[in-house]
Amino acid sequence: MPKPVALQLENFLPYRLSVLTNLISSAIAGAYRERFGLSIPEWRVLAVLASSPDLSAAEVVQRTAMDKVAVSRAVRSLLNEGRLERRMARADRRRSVLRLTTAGRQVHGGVAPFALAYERALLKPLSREERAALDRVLHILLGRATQIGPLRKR
Amino acid sequence: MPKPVALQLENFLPYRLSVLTNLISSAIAGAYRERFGLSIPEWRVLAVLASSPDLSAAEVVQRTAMDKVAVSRAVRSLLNEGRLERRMARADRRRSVLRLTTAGRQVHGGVAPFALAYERALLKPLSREERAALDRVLHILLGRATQIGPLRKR
DNA sequence: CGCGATTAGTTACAATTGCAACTATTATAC
DNA sequence: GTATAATAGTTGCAATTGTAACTAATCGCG
Repeated sequence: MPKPVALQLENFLPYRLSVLTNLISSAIAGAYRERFGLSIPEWRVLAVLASSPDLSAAEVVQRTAMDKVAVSRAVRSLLNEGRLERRMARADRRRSVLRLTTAGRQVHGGVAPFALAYERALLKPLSREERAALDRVLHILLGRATQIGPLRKR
Repeated sequence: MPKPVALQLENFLPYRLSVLTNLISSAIAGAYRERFGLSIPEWRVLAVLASSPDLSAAEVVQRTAMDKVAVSRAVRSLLNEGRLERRMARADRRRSVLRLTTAGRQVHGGVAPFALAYERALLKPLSREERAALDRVLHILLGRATQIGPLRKR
């Protein structure tokens, strides 16, 4: 007897992940925007550059898994707002060298505690073991999803 | 000595979830669109109505956590494509009663195996225990994120 | 060298989305 | 019973986003 294809949306992992992520992202995005006028892409660029200064836009793309257009736009507005400065690499004049300004570091310093507080609040009901499991599983799934890639034909 | 606010994007849960979800969603969305011309909202509406016929659009919204505009648009295109039929409730003529057509059930029957296969492929490297942990943790986080809601002021 | 291929980054445009305002209908309060 | 509020669903418009094409610079191999 062939197993009926029981697809229950509520149990379907991609769906559950999507709902959860949307909830979290919009909660956080609201806070960033309201308090600092930051979009999520801007916040991400700010965050990588805070811990790794002097990256090029392409390196930011690598580290954040963002689209390069998204990075380009985020960089432009951060520049406009004086939160970022850009120089061009001497050796390769295509390559930019991005660095937070003092204002940029201040914004990062202001946002980071909120980000971490949100994360802490989220993780609060989880035991130490559950957190470890989550960490491990996310790591595996990320690798796996990258590997599988766009669902192959047939 | 005050702990420095170490915010590493790579370890930040909301960020990791977002990257993972985007990877998964675009892989799946590509397959749905390519094979059946379905967008993700359309697929979701199809999926709930497959297991729970005769819902109103508002009930679909509740069950899927989708935006009501998204549902409205998905319903419209599914109607246009003849995959869905809509009647109005006798008692309350605002309320629609949605049901898959035969064509709709066929599409669902065609997509579901792919969806489940993707999920299986994704979960493959996880042990039974890890899957159980993931399930439990997602459930907790979902409740928690709902509860926390939009990051409250101050 | 020199010319095609690559890489960095931007721009233009189309598709998606999200919010707010709107219509239609039903429920509630007086 | 009428007016006010609430609910279902749609539509219009503006903002976001994604794709592809483009410019500029460097690389690589003859």
